[in-house]
Amino acid sequence: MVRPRQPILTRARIVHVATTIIDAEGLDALSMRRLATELEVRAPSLYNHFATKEEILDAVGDAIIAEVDLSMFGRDEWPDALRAWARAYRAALSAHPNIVPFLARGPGRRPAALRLADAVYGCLVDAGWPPGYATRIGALMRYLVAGSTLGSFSLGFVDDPEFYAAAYPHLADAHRLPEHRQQVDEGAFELGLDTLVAGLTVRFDELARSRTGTLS
Amino acid sequence: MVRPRQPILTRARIVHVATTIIDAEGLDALSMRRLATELEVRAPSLYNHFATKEEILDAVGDAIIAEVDLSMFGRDEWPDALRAWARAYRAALSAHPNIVPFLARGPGRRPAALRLADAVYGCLVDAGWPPGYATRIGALMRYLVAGSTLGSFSLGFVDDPEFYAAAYPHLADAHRLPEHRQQVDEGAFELGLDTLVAGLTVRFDELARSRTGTLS
DNA sequence: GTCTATACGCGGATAGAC
DNA sequence: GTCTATCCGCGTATAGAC
Repeated sequence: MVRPRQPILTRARIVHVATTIIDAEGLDALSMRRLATELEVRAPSLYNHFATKEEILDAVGDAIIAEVDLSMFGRDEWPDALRAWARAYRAALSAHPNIVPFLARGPGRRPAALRLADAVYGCLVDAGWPPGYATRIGALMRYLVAGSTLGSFSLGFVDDPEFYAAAYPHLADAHRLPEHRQQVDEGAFELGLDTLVAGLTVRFDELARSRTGTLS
Repeated sequence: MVRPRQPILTRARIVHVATTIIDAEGLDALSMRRLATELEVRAPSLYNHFATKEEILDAVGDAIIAEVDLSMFGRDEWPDALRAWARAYRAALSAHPNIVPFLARGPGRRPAALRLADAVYGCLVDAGWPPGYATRIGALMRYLVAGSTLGSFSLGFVDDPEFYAAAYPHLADAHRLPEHRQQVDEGAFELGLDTLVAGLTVRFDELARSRTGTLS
Protein backbone atom coordinates (compact mmCIF):
# COMPACT_ATOMS: atom_id res chain seq x y z
CA MET A 1 0.00 0.00 0.00
CA VAL A 2 2.05 2.92 -1.18
CA ARG A 3 1.06 6.29 0.02
CA PRO A 4 0.87 7.88 -3.45
CA ARG A 5 2.14 11.36 -2.68
CA GLN A 6 4.82 11.90 -0.12
CA PRO A 7 5.48 15.50 0.76
CA ILE A 8 7.82 17.24 -1.64
CA LEU A 9 9.68 19.10 1.09
CA THR A 10 10.96 17.85 4.41
CA ARG A 11 13.07 19.64 6.98
CA ALA A 12 15.85 17.14 6.41
CA ARG A 13 15.94 17.72 2.65
CA ILE A 14 15.91 21.48 3.11
CA VAL A 15 18.77 21.32 5.59
CA HIS A 16 20.77 19.01 3.37
CA VAL A 17 20.48 21.15 0.25
CA ALA A 18 21.13 24.33 2.23
CA THR A 19 24.34 22.80 3.59
CA THR A 20 25.45 21.86 0.09
CA ILE A 21 24.92 25.39 -1.20
CA ILE A 22 26.75 26.96 1.73
CA ASP A 23 29.66 24.54 1.47
CA ALA A 24 30.02 25.10 -2.25
CA GLU A 25 29.41 28.82 -2.57
CA GLY A 26 29.37 30.41 0.86
CA LEU A 27 26.85 31.86 3.26
CA ASP A 28 25.87 34.72 0.98
CA ALA A 29 24.91 32.32 -1.79
CA LEU A 30 22.10 30.92 0.31
CA SER A 31 18.88 32.78 -0.40
CA MET A 32 15.37 31.49 0.03
CA ARG A 33 14.79 31.74 -3.70
CA ARG A 34 18.01 29.95 -4.56
CA LEU A 35 17.34 27.22 -2.04
CA ALA A 36 13.80 26.78 -3.34
CA THR A 37 15.00 26.54 -6.94
CA GLU A 38 17.47 23.85 -6.00
CA LEU A 39 14.61 21.97 -4.33
CA GLU A 40 12.40 22.49 -7.38
CA VAL A 41 9.87 24.51 -5.47
CA ARG A 42 8.93 28.18 -4.95
CA ALA A 43 10.46 30.19 -2.13
CA PRO A 44 7.34 30.70 0.05
CA SER A 45 6.88 26.95 0.36
CA LEU A 46 9.92 26.87 2.61
CA TYR A 47 8.02 28.85 5.20
CA ASN A 48 5.75 25.87 5.76
CA HIS A 49 8.73 24.09 7.29
CA PHE A 50 10.83 26.87 8.81
CA ALA A 51 9.57 30.18 10.17
CA THR A 52 12.59 32.20 9.03
CA LYS A 53 15.80 31.87 7.11
CA GLU A 54 17.67 32.04 10.40
CA GLU A 55 15.88 28.91 11.57
CA ILE A 56 17.20 27.10 8.53
CA LEU A 57 20.73 28.26 9.30
CA ASP A 58 20.31 27.17 12.90
CA ALA A 59 19.25 23.74 11.69
CA VAL A 60 22.24 23.51 9.34
CA GLY A 61 24.60 24.47 12.14
CA ASP A 62 22.94 22.12 14.56
CA ALA A 63 23.29 19.17 12.20
CA ILE A 64 27.01 19.85 11.84
CA ILE A 65 27.62 20.17 15.57
CA ALA A 66 25.52 17.10 16.26
CA GLU A 67 28.21 15.10 14.44
CA VAL A 68 30.85 15.97 17.02
CA ASP A 69 31.84 12.92 19.06
CA LEU A 70 31.30 13.39 22.78
CA SER A 71 32.01 9.82 23.85
CA MET A 72 35.41 10.72 25.33
CA PHE A 73 33.72 12.48 28.22
CA GLY A 74 33.23 10.06 31.03
CA ARG A 75 35.65 7.63 29.42
CA ASP A 76 39.00 9.42 29.33
CA GLU A 77 40.72 11.54 31.95
CA TRP A 78 39.79 15.20 31.56
CA PRO A 79 43.02 16.35 29.85
CA ASP A 80 42.80 13.64 27.20
CA ALA A 81 39.06 14.11 26.83
CA LEU A 82 39.48 17.84 26.40
CA ARG A 83 42.11 17.39 23.71
CA ALA A 84 40.15 14.75 21.83
CA TRP A 85 36.94 16.75 22.00
CA ALA A 86 38.58 19.98 20.82
CA ARG A 87 40.08 18.18 17.83
CA ALA A 88 36.77 16.52 16.96
CA TYR A 89 34.99 19.84 17.29
CA ARG A 90 37.53 21.58 15.10
CA ALA A 91 37.39 18.81 12.50
CA ALA A 92 33.60 19.08 12.28
CA LEU A 93 33.73 22.82 11.75
CA SER A 94 36.57 22.82 9.27
CA ALA A 95 34.60 20.38 7.14
CA HIS A 96 32.08 23.24 6.71
CA PRO A 97 34.11 26.41 7.10
CA ASN A 98 31.61 28.66 5.39
CA ILE A 99 29.05 28.30 8.12
CA VAL A 100 31.42 29.08 10.99
CA PRO A 101 30.81 32.85 10.86
CA PHE A 102 27.16 32.13 11.52
CA LEU A 103 27.87 29.65 14.31
CA ALA A 104 30.26 32.06 15.97
CA ARG A 105 27.31 34.19 17.01
CA GLY A 106 26.64 31.74 19.79
CA PRO A 107 24.77 28.59 20.62
CA GLY A 108 21.40 30.29 20.29
CA ARG A 109 18.59 27.78 20.03
CA ARG A 110 20.69 25.05 18.55
CA PRO A 111 20.32 22.06 20.87
CA ALA A 112 23.50 20.31 19.74
CA ALA A 113 25.62 23.33 20.68
CA LEU A 114 24.07 23.32 24.10
CA ARG A 115 24.54 19.59 24.50
CA LEU A 116 28.20 20.14 23.57
CA ALA A 117 28.66 22.91 26.12
CA ASP A 118 26.88 20.86 28.72
CA ALA A 119 29.09 17.83 28.13
CA VAL A 120 32.37 19.72 28.54
CA TYR A 121 31.17 21.54 31.60
CA GLY A 122 29.92 18.34 33.17
CA CYS A 123 33.15 16.48 32.51
CA LEU A 124 35.28 19.18 34.07
CA VAL A 125 33.10 19.57 37.12
CA ASP A 126 32.97 15.81 37.62
CA ALA A 127 36.75 15.71 37.42
CA GLY A 128 36.97 18.17 40.27
CA TRP A 129 37.25 21.55 38.62
CA PRO A 130 35.38 24.33 40.42
CA PRO A 131 32.31 25.41 38.40
CA GLY A 132 33.76 28.85 37.66
CA TYR A 133 36.82 27.27 36.09
CA ALA A 134 34.77 24.75 34.16
CA THR A 135 32.74 27.52 32.57
CA ARG A 136 35.82 29.50 31.61
CA ILE A 137 37.69 26.51 30.24
CA GLY A 138 34.73 25.57 28.08
CA ALA A 139 34.54 29.11 26.73
CA LEU A 140 38.28 29.16 26.13
CA MET A 141 38.17 26.00 24.06
CA ARG A 142 35.35 27.47 22.02
CA TYR A 143 37.45 30.55 21.29
CA LEU A 144 40.27 28.36 20.08
CA VAL A 145 38.10 26.18 17.85
CA ALA A 146 36.01 29.04 16.50
CA GLY A 147 39.02 31.28 15.93
CA SER A 148 41.05 28.70 14.08
CA THR A 149 38.16 27.70 11.80
CA LEU A 150 36.74 31.17 11.33
CA GLY A 151 39.80 31.98 9.30
CA SER A 152 40.14 34.98 11.57
CA PHE A 153 43.81 34.88 10.93
CA SER A 154 44.34 33.39 7.55
CA LEU A 155 41.27 34.33 5.56
CA GLY A 156 41.09 37.96 4.71
CA PHE A 157 44.68 38.31 3.79
CA VAL A 158 44.48 39.70 0.32
CA ASP A 159 45.99 37.70 -2.53
CA ASP A 160 48.22 40.51 -3.59
CA PRO A 161 51.86 40.30 -2.52
CA GLU A 162 52.45 43.90 -3.56
CA PHE A 163 49.88 44.97 -1.02
CA TYR A 164 52.04 43.81 1.87
CA ALA A 165 55.60 43.80 0.74
CA ALA A 166 56.12 47.54 0.92
CA ALA A 167 54.47 48.56 4.17
CA TYR A 168 54.64 45.39 6.24
CA PRO A 169 57.98 43.71 5.68
CA HIS A 170 57.50 41.26 8.52
CA LEU A 171 54.34 39.91 6.95
CA ALA A 172 55.89 39.24 3.58
CA ASP A 173 56.06 35.61 4.55
CA ALA A 174 54.68 32.25 3.64
CA HIS A 175 51.48 32.57 5.61
CA ARG A 176 50.03 34.71 2.88
CA LEU A 177 49.89 31.77 0.54
CA PRO A 178 46.51 30.04 0.59
CA GLU A 179 47.94 26.56 1.03
CA HIS A 180 49.87 27.75 4.06
CA ARG A 181 46.90 29.43 5.68
CA GLN A 182 45.32 26.16 6.68
CA GLN A 183 48.63 25.11 8.15
CA VAL A 184 48.90 28.32 10.13
CA ASP A 185 45.41 27.96 11.54
CA GLU A 186 45.84 24.29 12.33
CA GLY A 187 49.31 24.86 13.75
CA ALA A 188 48.12 27.72 15.92
CA PHE A 189 45.24 25.59 17.13
CA GLU A 190 47.51 22.68 18.05
CA LEU A 191 50.02 24.96 19.73
CA GLY A 192 47.23 26.58 21.73
CA LEU A 193 45.61 23.29 22.63
CA ASP A 194 48.87 21.71 23.85
CA THR A 195 49.90 24.78 25.78
CA LEU A 196 46.52 25.29 27.39
CA VAL A 197 45.91 21.70 28.45
CA ALA A 198 49.44 21.41 29.83
CA GLY A 199 49.05 24.67 31.74
CA LEU A 200 45.63 23.73 33.04
CA THR A 201 46.93 20.40 34.27
CA VAL A 202 49.49 22.23 36.38
CA ARG A 203 46.84 24.55 37.72
CA PHE A 204 44.53 21.66 38.49
CA ASP A 205 47.20 20.01 40.60
CA GLU A 206 47.84 23.29 42.41
CA LEU A 207 44.16 23.62 43.18
CA ALA A 208 44.00 20.06 44.46
CA ARG A 209 47.06 20.61 46.61
CA SER A 210 45.72 23.85 48.10
CA ARG A 211 42.48 22.10 49.02
CA THR A 212 44.37 19.25 50.62
CA GLY A 213 46.52 21.78 52.43
CA THR A 214 43.46 23.46 53.85
CA LEU A 215 42.10 20.16 55.06
CA SER A 216 45.26 18.83 56.64
CA MET B 1 38.23 84.74 5.27
CA VAL B 2 35.77 81.95 5.92
CA ARG B 3 35.25 79.50 3.16
CA PRO B 4 31.46 79.84 3.00
CA ARG B 5 30.43 76.29 2.26
CA GLN B 6 32.39 73.43 3.68
CA PRO B 7 31.43 70.03 2.40
CA ILE B 8 28.56 68.43 4.27
CA LEU B 9 30.09 64.99 4.22
CA THR B 10 33.60 63.89 5.09
CA ARG B 11 34.99 60.41 5.47
CA ALA B 12 35.57 61.08 9.15
CA ARG B 13 31.98 62.16 9.80
CA ILE B 14 30.62 59.16 7.92
CA VAL B 15 32.83 56.77 9.89
CA HIS B 16 31.90 58.42 13.16
CA VAL B 17 28.16 58.25 12.61
CA ALA B 18 28.38 54.71 11.26
CA THR B 19 30.23 53.67 14.42
CA THR B 20 27.56 55.27 16.58
CA ILE B 21 24.76 53.40 14.79
CA ILE B 22 26.57 50.07 14.98
CA ASP B 23 27.41 50.53 18.65
CA ALA B 24 23.86 51.48 19.53
CA GLU B 25 21.84 49.11 17.37
CA GLY B 26 24.12 46.51 15.85
CA LEU B 27 25.62 45.71 12.48
CA ASP B 28 22.28 44.99 10.84
CA ALA B 29 20.98 48.44 11.72
CA LEU B 30 23.56 50.06 9.48
CA SER B 31 22.14 50.58 6.01
CA MET B 32 23.22 53.17 3.49
CA ARG B 33 19.81 54.86 3.72
CA ARG B 34 19.82 54.88 7.49
CA LEU B 35 23.36 56.23 7.63
CA ALA B 36 22.51 58.91 5.08
CA THR B 37 19.40 59.97 7.01
CA GLU B 38 21.45 60.33 10.19
CA LEU B 39 23.87 62.53 8.23
CA GLU B 40 20.97 64.55 6.77
CA VAL B 41 21.78 63.53 3.25
CA ARG B 42 20.53 61.02 0.63
CA ALA B 43 22.05 57.58 0.33
CA PRO B 44 23.82 57.92 -3.03
CA SER B 45 25.84 60.85 -1.68
CA LEU B 46 27.82 58.42 0.41
CA TYR B 47 29.24 56.92 -2.76
CA ASN B 48 31.19 60.11 -3.36
CA HIS B 49 33.31 59.19 -0.35
CA PHE B 50 33.28 55.39 -0.22
CA ALA B 51 32.94 53.01 -3.13
CA THR B 52 30.91 50.40 -1.24
CA LYS B 53 29.28 49.78 2.10
CA GLU B 54 32.06 47.32 2.90
CA GLU B 55 34.62 50.08 2.56
CA ILE B 56 32.75 52.03 5.20
CA LEU B 57 32.78 49.03 7.52
CA ASP B 58 36.49 48.56 6.85
CA ALA B 59 37.08 52.17 7.81
CA VAL B 60 35.05 51.81 11.00
CA GLY B 61 37.00 48.71 11.96
CA ASP B 62 40.28 50.29 11.08
CA ALA B 63 39.60 53.33 13.24
CA ILE B 64 38.87 51.08 16.21
CA ILE B 65 41.98 48.96 15.77
CA ALA B 66 44.13 52.03 15.19
CA GLU B 67 43.43 52.96 18.82
CA VAL B 68 45.22 49.87 20.12
CA ASP B 69 48.44 50.78 21.86
CA LEU B 70 51.49 49.09 20.36
CA SER B 71 54.15 50.94 22.31
CA MET B 72 54.92 47.94 24.52
CA PHE B 73 56.62 46.20 21.63
CA GLY B 74 60.28 47.04 21.65
CA ARG B 75 59.99 48.36 25.20
CA ASP B 76 58.97 45.38 27.33
CA GLU B 77 60.17 41.79 27.29
CA TRP B 78 58.05 39.69 24.96
CA PRO B 79 55.92 37.98 27.63
CA ASP B 80 54.94 41.28 29.23
CA ALA B 81 54.48 42.93 25.86
CA LEU B 82 52.27 40.11 24.66
CA ARG B 83 50.08 40.33 27.75
CA ALA B 84 49.77 44.10 27.64
CA TRP B 85 49.02 44.10 23.93
CA ALA B 86 46.38 41.38 24.17
CA ARG B 87 44.61 43.28 26.93
CA ALA B 88 44.73 46.55 24.99
CA TYR B 89 43.45 44.79 21.90
CA ARG B 90 40.63 43.16 23.81
CA ALA B 91 39.70 46.43 25.49
CA ALA B 92 39.46 48.20 22.15
CA LEU B 93 37.20 45.54 20.70
CA SER B 94 34.95 45.17 23.70
CA ALA B 95 34.28 48.90 23.54
CA HIS B 96 32.60 48.17 20.18
CA PRO B 97 31.39 44.58 20.41
CA ASN B 98 28.88 44.85 17.60
CA ILE B 99 31.51 45.27 14.96
CA VAL B 100 33.59 42.29 16.01
CA PRO B 101 31.72 39.80 13.79
CA PHE B 102 32.74 41.91 10.84
CA LEU B 103 36.35 42.24 11.98
CA ALA B 104 36.58 38.52 12.61
CA ARG B 105 36.57 37.93 8.87
CA GLY B 106 40.21 38.92 8.80
CA PRO B 107 42.48 41.90 8.38
CA GLY B 108 41.51 42.38 4.77
CA ARG B 109 42.55 45.78 3.53
CA ARG B 110 42.46 47.47 6.90
CA PRO B 111 45.93 48.92 7.44
CA ALA B 112 45.69 49.12 11.21
CA ALA B 113 44.97 45.40 11.47
CA LEU B 114 48.01 44.68 9.37
CA ARG B 115 50.16 47.05 11.40
CA LEU B 116 48.98 45.20 14.50
CA ALA B 117 49.82 41.78 13.07
CA ASP B 118 53.16 43.07 11.88
CA ALA B 119 54.06 44.50 15.28
CA VAL B 120 53.38 41.28 17.17
CA TYR B 121 55.20 39.17 14.65
CA GLY B 122 58.18 41.49 14.65
CA CYS B 123 58.43 41.59 18.42
CA LEU B 124 58.41 37.81 18.71
CA VAL B 125 60.94 37.28 15.97
CA ASP B 126 63.21 39.94 17.41
CA ALA B 127 62.97 38.23 20.78
CA GLY B 128 64.27 35.02 19.25
CA TRP B 129 61.15 33.05 18.36
CA PRO B 130 61.43 31.11 15.12
CA PRO B 131 59.21 32.69 12.43
CA GLY B 132 56.84 29.72 12.33
CA TYR B 133 56.17 30.07 16.04
CA ALA B 134 55.77 33.82 15.80
CA THR B 135 53.08 33.43 13.15
CA ARG B 136 51.21 30.85 15.18
CA ILE B 137 51.44 32.77 18.43
CA GLY B 138 50.07 35.89 16.75
CA ALA B 139 47.17 33.90 15.32
CA LEU B 140 46.52 32.29 18.68
CA MET B 141 46.27 35.63 20.42
CA ARG B 142 43.85 36.81 17.79
CA TYR B 143 41.65 33.77 18.41
CA LEU B 144 41.60 34.55 22.09
CA VAL B 145 40.77 38.22 21.68
CA ALA B 146 38.25 37.70 18.90
CA GLY B 147 36.58 34.79 20.64
CA SER B 148 36.16 36.52 23.95
CA THR B 149 34.75 39.69 22.39
CA LEU B 150 32.69 37.99 19.70
CA GLY B 151 30.46 36.76 22.45
CA SER B 152 30.97 33.37 20.94
CA PHE B 153 30.33 31.96 24.33
CA SER B 154 28.12 34.36 26.14
CA LEU B 155 26.07 36.03 23.44
CA GLY B 156 23.52 33.79 21.92
CA PHE B 157 22.43 32.21 25.10
CA VAL B 158 18.73 32.82 25.07
CA ASP B 159 17.23 34.86 27.86
CA ASP B 160 14.84 32.15 28.83
CA PRO B 161 15.79 30.09 31.88
CA GLU B 162 13.07 27.56 31.10
CA PHE B 163 14.80 26.85 27.84
CA TYR B 164 17.84 25.37 29.57
CA ALA B 165 16.75 24.20 32.95
CA ALA B 166 15.02 21.06 31.77
CA ALA B 167 17.37 19.61 29.19
CA TYR B 168 20.76 20.97 30.26
CA PRO B 169 21.00 20.85 34.04
CA HIS B 170 24.70 21.65 34.06
CA LEU B 171 24.10 24.87 32.23
CA ALA B 172 21.42 26.13 34.59
CA ASP B 173 24.06 28.38 36.11
CA ALA B 174 24.93 31.98 36.54
CA HIS B 175 26.58 32.40 33.16
CA ARG B 176 23.17 32.67 31.57
CA LEU B 177 22.63 36.01 33.22
CA PRO B 178 23.69 38.89 30.99
CA GLU B 179 25.75 40.62 33.69
CA HIS B 180 27.69 37.42 34.22
CA ARG B 181 28.35 36.85 30.54
CA GLN B 182 30.89 39.64 30.38
CA GLN B 183 32.57 38.17 33.42
CA VAL B 184 32.71 34.74 31.82
CA ASP B 185 34.22 36.08 28.63
CA GLU B 186 36.71 38.29 30.44
CA GLY B 187 37.56 35.54 32.90
CA ALA B 188 38.07 33.01 30.14
CA PHE B 189 40.25 35.50 28.30
CA GLU B 190 42.42 36.16 31.35
CA LEU B 191 42.69 32.49 32.16
CA GLY B 192 43.71 31.76 28.59
CA LEU B 193 46.16 34.63 28.42
CA ASP B 194 47.91 33.70 31.67
CA THR B 195 48.07 30.03 30.80
CA LEU B 196 49.29 30.60 27.27
CA VAL B 197 52.00 33.13 28.09
CA ALA B 198 53.25 31.01 30.98
CA GLY B 199 53.34 27.91 28.81
CA LEU B 200 55.01 29.73 25.95
CA THR B 201 57.67 31.07 28.26
CA VAL B 202 58.54 27.51 29.21
CA ARG B 203 58.65 26.47 25.59
CA PHE B 204 60.81 29.45 24.69
CA ASP B 205 63.38 28.43 27.29
CA GLU B 206 63.31 24.87 25.98
CA LEU B 207 63.93 26.09 22.47
CA ALA B 208 66.81 28.27 23.63
CA ARG B 209 68.31 25.41 25.56
CA SER B 210 68.05 22.96 22.66
CA ARG B 211 69.82 25.45 20.41
CA THR B 212 72.54 25.94 22.99
CA GLY B 213 72.79 22.18 23.36
CA THR B 214 73.30 21.80 19.63
CA LEU B 215 76.01 24.42 19.65
CA SER B 216 77.91 23.22 22.67
C1' DG C 1 33.49 67.66 -6.82
C1' DT C 2 29.08 67.00 -4.16
C1' DC C 3 24.58 66.10 -3.75
C1' DT C 4 19.71 64.69 -5.49
C1' DA C 5 16.13 62.07 -8.06
C1' DT C 6 15.12 58.03 -9.85
C1' DA C 7 15.39 53.28 -10.86
C1' DC C 8 16.95 48.29 -11.17
C1' DG C 9 17.35 43.82 -9.34
C1' DC C 10 17.80 41.47 -5.51
C1' DG C 11 16.60 39.94 -0.59
C1' DG C 12 13.15 38.07 3.29
C1' DA C 13 8.67 37.66 4.24
C1' DT C 14 3.24 37.62 3.96
C1' DA C 15 -1.78 36.86 2.20
C1' DG C 16 -4.78 34.20 0.19
C1' DA C 17 -6.27 30.99 -3.65
C1' DC C 18 -6.24 26.10 -4.78
C1' DG D 1 1.45 22.09 1.44
C1' DT D 2 2.33 24.48 -2.45
C1' DC D 3 1.26 28.04 -5.40
C1' DT D 4 0.87 33.18 -7.36
C1' DA D 5 1.04 37.78 -6.38
C1' DT D 6 2.82 41.20 -3.76
C1' DC D 7 5.19 44.26 -0.22
C1' DC D 8 8.99 46.58 1.54
C1' DG D 9 13.91 47.43 2.29
C1' DC D 10 18.42 46.65 0.64
C1' DG D 11 22.99 47.92 -2.09
C1' DT D 12 24.09 50.58 -5.74
C1' DA D 13 24.26 52.44 -10.77
C1' DT D 14 23.18 56.44 -13.51
C1' DA D 15 21.94 61.02 -14.93
C1' DG D 16 21.83 65.49 -14.04
C1' DA D 17 21.53 69.94 -10.97
C1' DC D 18 24.54 73.13 -8.56
